[in-house]
Amino acid sequence: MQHNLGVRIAVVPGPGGSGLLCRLGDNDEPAGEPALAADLAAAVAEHERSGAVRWVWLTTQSRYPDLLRVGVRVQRCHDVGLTAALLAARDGAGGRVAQVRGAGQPPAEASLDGTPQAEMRRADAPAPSAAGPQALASRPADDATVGQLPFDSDDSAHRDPGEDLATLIAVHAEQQALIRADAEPAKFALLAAAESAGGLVAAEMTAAGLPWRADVHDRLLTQVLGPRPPATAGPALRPARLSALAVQISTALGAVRPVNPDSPAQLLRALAAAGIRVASTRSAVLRPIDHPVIPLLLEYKELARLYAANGWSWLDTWVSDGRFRPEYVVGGVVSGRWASRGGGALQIPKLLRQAVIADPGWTLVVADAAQLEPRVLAALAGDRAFAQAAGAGDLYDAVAAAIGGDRATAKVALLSAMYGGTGGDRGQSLALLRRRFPQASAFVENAARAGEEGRVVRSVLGRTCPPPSAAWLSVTSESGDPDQERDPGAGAAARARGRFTRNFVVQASAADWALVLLALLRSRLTAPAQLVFFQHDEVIVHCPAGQAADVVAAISGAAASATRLVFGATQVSFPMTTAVAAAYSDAK
DNA sequence: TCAACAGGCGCG
DNA sequence: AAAGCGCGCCTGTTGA
Repeated sequence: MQHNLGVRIAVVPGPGGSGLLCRLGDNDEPAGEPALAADLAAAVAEHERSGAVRWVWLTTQSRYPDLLRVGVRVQRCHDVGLTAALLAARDGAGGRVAQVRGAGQPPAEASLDGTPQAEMRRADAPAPSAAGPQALASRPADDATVGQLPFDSDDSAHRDPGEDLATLIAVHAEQQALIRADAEPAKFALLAAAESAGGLVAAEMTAAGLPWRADVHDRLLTQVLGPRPPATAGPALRPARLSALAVQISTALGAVRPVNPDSPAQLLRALAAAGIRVASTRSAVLRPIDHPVIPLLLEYKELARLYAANGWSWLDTWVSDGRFRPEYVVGGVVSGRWASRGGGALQIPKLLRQAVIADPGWTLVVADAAQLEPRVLAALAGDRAFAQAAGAGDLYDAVAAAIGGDRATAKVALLSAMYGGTGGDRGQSLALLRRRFPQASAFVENAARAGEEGRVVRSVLGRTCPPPSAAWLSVTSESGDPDQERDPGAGAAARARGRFTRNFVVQASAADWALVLLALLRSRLTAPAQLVFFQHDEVIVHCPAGQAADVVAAISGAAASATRLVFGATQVSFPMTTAVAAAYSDAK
């Protein structure tokens, strides 16, 4: 995280595993001639051994996996692609970043793919609808484009590493200038450094994989679904428990023909025929209904979901050699949260956490930030009373005491304030919250108003939310013609964007904090301890059992440092709930 | 036959 | 648990 520590070296791949390296000076210009390395991975490893280096490269996603494959890890990097996405979100599609790099393409990729002129022209062409700042931010590293810059491909013969390097260095220098031009340059620089470190963590976690016991998973599936159905040529057979439930459901509904519970339309008709009139077949809608078919349906839905989303075919596809290896998409969510590709890595059902088991002699250290989002709001808003409530112990208890209600009421009121809840009977507790915590309330209300008015908002470290879409502007705009009625959807659209920006300032700032924590933790872990999972506000480290105490200390230390780096001096505490256990499911 | 969409539900 | 924000990805349906 010390982004001003050590030397910076720009690096591009050349043919046959070679590479071109060039040290950068304090002015971001080349400090000397580029050096050709016949074995790039070996050169990188050598530099890592001899001191602190920050690698400046196109994207970690395209450069790092090859290094990891040959056992080379790096400490620090500046990821030009991820940084470009941060800048593009800040400056908009028409900003300088997009002009330099071409709208609709991951900027850095576009300018380094050998046709900078063409890409600059493309910036002037109308951007496709999916190519706005949101698309840039959510797709920081496009596969198709990254694919044009492999370490060693047929195409590499036609590339000119010297040109690539010059372009990389120029783009990096411009990024540094744009970071310095931010209203809060130190914070934005921290964000870029943390995002880049996140890229390293993501690649390392994919390489390491999450320990996953296929035998335990299979046993769980068999217990609740029955044995795995045999593969057939035709449509897949349902497992025994599911087909039994399907028959019982049809019977309980008095249907003459079998009802397929997987078809909401069919099910809706069959329910209506049995006298159950519902707006949808969602579990939450069905649950309160008193009818013999309802428990059957609820069980079917739960098991069918398990079978479809994380059944045996998931196991076949995503787990090998005792590891689940999803691909993480750093910055994949506009708020800065990660997304994932393949296997639904961030939606692992709680039931299956029993299959996440440390290797023999090893253990898992599972840590999550307790009540992260309200604590983030407390730190953001600078609200003394709220910060005091978030200073120690259970935040919801403290808020309940302050507004004179019970914990559950306090929790709902607080979540409503942060997320813009509309329904229900919460007016009174919300009013109390406003009275007791005026600055915290004003903070989220201001964010909501900004959104309703079509403005953008930023996280604590400066991640910027997407601007309103053309459709939103069209719906909410005043026509100018007094006879013309305002679009009836205008109010709803404005309020929806208000809820989005209200949530964004909190969720994105929480993501900032978590990302900094992750980066700090990574640098504090000593081999062979390895981060193997990160899910918004939760981390898992896989380490030898004897190392667990050190890892626990590293986590709490990283959390304290992250708080200081992101929020400065604050009364708000960010406690981690940490557990050491063989199985993920045993960490509570 | 395939892509896009809708409904639904898992996670934080 | 409630509520609302953010995602990925399954099956069924529809329409080209």
